Amino acid sequence: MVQQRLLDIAIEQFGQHGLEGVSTREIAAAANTAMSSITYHYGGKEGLYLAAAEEVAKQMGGLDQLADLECVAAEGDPVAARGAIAEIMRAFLKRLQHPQSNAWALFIMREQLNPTAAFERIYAGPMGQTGKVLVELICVATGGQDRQAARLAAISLFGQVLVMKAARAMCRKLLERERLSADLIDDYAARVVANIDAILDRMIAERQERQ
Amino acid sequence: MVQQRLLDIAIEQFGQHGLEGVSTREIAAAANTAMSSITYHYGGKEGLYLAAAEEVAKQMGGLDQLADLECVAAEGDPVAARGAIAEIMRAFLKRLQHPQSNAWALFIMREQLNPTAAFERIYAGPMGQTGKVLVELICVATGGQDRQAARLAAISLFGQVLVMKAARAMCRKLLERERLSADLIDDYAARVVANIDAILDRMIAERQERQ
DNA sequence: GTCTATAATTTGATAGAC
DNA sequence: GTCTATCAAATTATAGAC
Repeated sequence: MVQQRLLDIAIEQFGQHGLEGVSTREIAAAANTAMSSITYHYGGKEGLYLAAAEEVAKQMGGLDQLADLECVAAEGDPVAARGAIAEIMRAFLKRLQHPQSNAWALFIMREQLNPTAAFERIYAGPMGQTGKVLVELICVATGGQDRQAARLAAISLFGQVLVMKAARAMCRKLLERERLSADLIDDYAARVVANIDAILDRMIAERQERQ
Repeated sequence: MVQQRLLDIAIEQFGQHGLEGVSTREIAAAANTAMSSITYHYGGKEGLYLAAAEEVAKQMGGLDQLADLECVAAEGDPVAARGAIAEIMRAFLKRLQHPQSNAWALFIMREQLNPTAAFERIYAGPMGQTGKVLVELICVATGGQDRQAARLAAISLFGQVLVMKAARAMCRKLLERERLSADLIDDYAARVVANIDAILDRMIAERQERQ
């Protein structure tokens, strides 16, 4: 299918070089079709970019277990919620390791730094959903936390995973590794999970102090 | 000075749109000079880009207290080291808030995701230095940690600060704020500092368990 | 050193054959 | 639906006046 080929290449190319960094000719050539196909199927360069954003949101596909995790949050069991949080983070970290993720990670990062209409379409998908579930889970795990405090905590957790992608080049340098091996990522995941445990404990202690 | 004006605008423009997203004409026009000045002073577009990278490294300027913090690491006082870590993180978070930071944050992020020769020049500066000092401080604060473990921890700490810039659009959405006010950032800084405390305590406990 | 003028390419869009 | 041909605009680089 020409349309799908165009989309896949668009995500890769737009992610790597941004909207203005790639020519429609290059994308079309890489997809083995004529440039005018883009005009025909997507109305033009901009249309292809927005379509690529929606495809990214779809490909991210949320953490597959998202539905399950929402159930855990609803149940209100602190221990289960804590496990679910760790699971989300682990899954996210793993997903960021997948080579395919490079394409849309770059795409998303670009939109984060300089949002266009495309960001709305991405956030509307699993990305936004997962964030909200994470906040719920933190509330449950810490026993009825103030909503805004839970959000701030969620961000601090998310950052620990994000950094492996967003500051990848720096991580490689600091760890003195040419490539970030699966073993190394496992070690890091263990660190993050331990951190989460420590942070949640601290939040519970903070809450008890305030009473 | 035409050269300095060109550099400032280059950082801003290249950061926002990437190497291929800006024309030398635009940069020259914004700097109130002719496009050919770029060829004359920097040999071409690429030369200007590399020069901009070096200027970014210079402007980041490291955390001003870097020298002091190295002393703390050398002294080997765990409590002082812990305070120094918190101070670095606070300073970094504050720096990321400064509007001027937008220009080079975008520039760096772009290089992280897709490193070119420019990244080497940036990392060689205060960025790499600060990372190494942070690792040292963690070793001291936790009492002679295994080096690689300290590096992983340093990354997890750094991520908590980075996220406010790298996933800024998402943070705004999740926190339901149009703009991230100074108060909100202060709240977040408090969260991060508390997290650091909890994480370092946990690392010390882990170490004692292993013995 | 800074400018103008111009050359050589490249780009996004469109018209029209099939 | 997919292609070729072509356009008008924009881009980098360079030559040369001052």
